[in-house]
Amino acid sequence: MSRPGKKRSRATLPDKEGSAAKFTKSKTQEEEESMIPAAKERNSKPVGSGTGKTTKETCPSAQGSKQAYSHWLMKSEPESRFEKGVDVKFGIEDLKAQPNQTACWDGVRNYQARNFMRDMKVGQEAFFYHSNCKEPGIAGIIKIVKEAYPDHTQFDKKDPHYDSSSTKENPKWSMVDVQFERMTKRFIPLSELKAQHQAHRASGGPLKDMTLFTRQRLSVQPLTDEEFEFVLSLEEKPS
DNA sequence: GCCAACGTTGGC
DNA sequence: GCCAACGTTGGC
Repeated sequence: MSRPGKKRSRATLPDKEGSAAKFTKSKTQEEEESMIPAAKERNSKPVGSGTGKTTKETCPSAQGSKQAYSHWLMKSEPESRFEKGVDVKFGIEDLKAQPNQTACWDGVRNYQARNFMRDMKVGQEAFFYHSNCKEPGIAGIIKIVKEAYPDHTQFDKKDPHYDSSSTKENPKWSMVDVQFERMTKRFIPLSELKAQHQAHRASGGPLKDMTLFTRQRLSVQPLTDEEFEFVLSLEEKPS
């Protein structure tokens, strides 16, 4: 999925136009596209710690303010893989090597994942998850340093994620900028998260509804505060 | 490399 | 609007 940007010649540095977070949205189309009916089954505990909040859930269709999440998990591939001739490898070490240890998270081409990126706020933290590799799992923590703005790779014909259906006037895809914060104290493998998830399904523990398992293919996903804290607590355990 | 899960597309 | 075919994700 995403190929967080490496190459940006200019986009790299945090931008220039302030927070361009939302381009004009013409109401009619735009966020909508979540087309995934189930978007809300995780009813239980959201909470946003941060701010906002409000709105309880369920607003029928239109937009609805959903619950505010404040923690995320973002997947990226740490091993080389070529897509249309371009290596999409981008592990946490690649992020650390960027100027200012910051990169734009480009290449996301799934509406639900995109919409979650549009909900991200500066300062929020996310787990950097290594996918499609020898040892999948959580490698570190990153933070959002720039809110959603148009993903330039959608307009680049040579980019593996070029989208001929998108226009500059009404860009379809967004990205955020993220900065390396730290490695987790130890690598937290998927196998361990899965074992916890399974145990919690039986016991009602904090990972019982973790999106990593309930929507396995989603590359950008929210975590409740409780999920985030629990995963962090695993750092302290001897593996 | 296999293949299950699941999102997207397009015919009707 | 339904749904089968198809394509992609990503663990194993």
